[in-house]
Amino acid sequence: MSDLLERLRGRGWRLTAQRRVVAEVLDGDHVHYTADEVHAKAADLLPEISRATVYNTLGELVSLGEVLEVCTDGRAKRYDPNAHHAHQHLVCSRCGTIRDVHPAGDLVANLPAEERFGFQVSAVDVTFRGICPDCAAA
Amino acid sequence: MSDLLERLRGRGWRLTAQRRVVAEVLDGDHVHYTADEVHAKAADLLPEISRATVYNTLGELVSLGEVLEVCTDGRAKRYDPNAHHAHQHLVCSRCGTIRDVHPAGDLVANLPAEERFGFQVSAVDVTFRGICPDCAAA
DNA sequence: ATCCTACATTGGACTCTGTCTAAGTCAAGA
DNA sequence: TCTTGACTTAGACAGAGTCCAATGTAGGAT
Repeated sequence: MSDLLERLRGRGWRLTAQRRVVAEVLDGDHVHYTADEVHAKAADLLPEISRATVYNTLGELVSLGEVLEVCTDGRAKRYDPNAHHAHQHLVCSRCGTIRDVHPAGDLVANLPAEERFGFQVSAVDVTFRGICPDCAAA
Repeated sequence: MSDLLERLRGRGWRLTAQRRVVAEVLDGDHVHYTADEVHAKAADLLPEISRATVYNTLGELVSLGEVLEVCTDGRAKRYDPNAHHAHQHLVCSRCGTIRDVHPAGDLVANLPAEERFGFQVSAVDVTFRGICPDCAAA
């Protein structure tokens, strides 16, 4: 993630403390924070950061293809920094925990031509749902 | 859909004009209205119906497994009355049109055991994305 | 047929997410 | 170091959804 900032600077991004902090919060695997969670964690590092800036920065990272938006439950969107490795999501129906997963095969190919209604199909989002080990034990 | 009301009455549902109207609005194939769209259409048939009742009724239909909630874009949830026929969704990235589709094969089986993190996986939601014929032509 | 009462409905206030704007601030090139 | 346009800020606003107290009514009991 540290070279993310360099990459973005190469694309004309002005490098501010706020953007640095947001990028830092999003670093890691299986990270899927909501915008407000990102804001809370960013504010631990940079107390004056505003909600608007977090939303702006997340939106820019999404436009630039560095971060994915995921929406697994109809509530707040979550931001997934793992955009450069194609993956899908596995969600616990009870506690909402999200894991990145890698299904086998070509998922788009699962949709037969006669089920495409003339669409040019270019992507597929998959959400596997189940109960995580912690919730199953409880 | 007409026997839906009878089925629900058998489960102790009180049959009110409001619930009848909501069920009527949701009748049909490839129906994926937002709660506010359901409210608008219901209000054409029963002008006094309130938003709260529409939300309550939709929530009950979802709990009873008669209607599915689908969330394809992080905006308003949509309600899909086709809950008794397993299916997935194909969404136009430009105009948002949604079609019900039926992918081939067992989609849950695409997730290898070593990618399940100990979850008991029970369901999978798939959203195919692409450009619909109308948007491609325009 | 009417009465009762628990269940349903209503409108409005409220919460949560997210967007917008006008004014102030600052990164980085000159 | 100066300048300037891009960035940040606080707060107002908007959209989606929930909650609540007051009112209405479906349908079983009489």
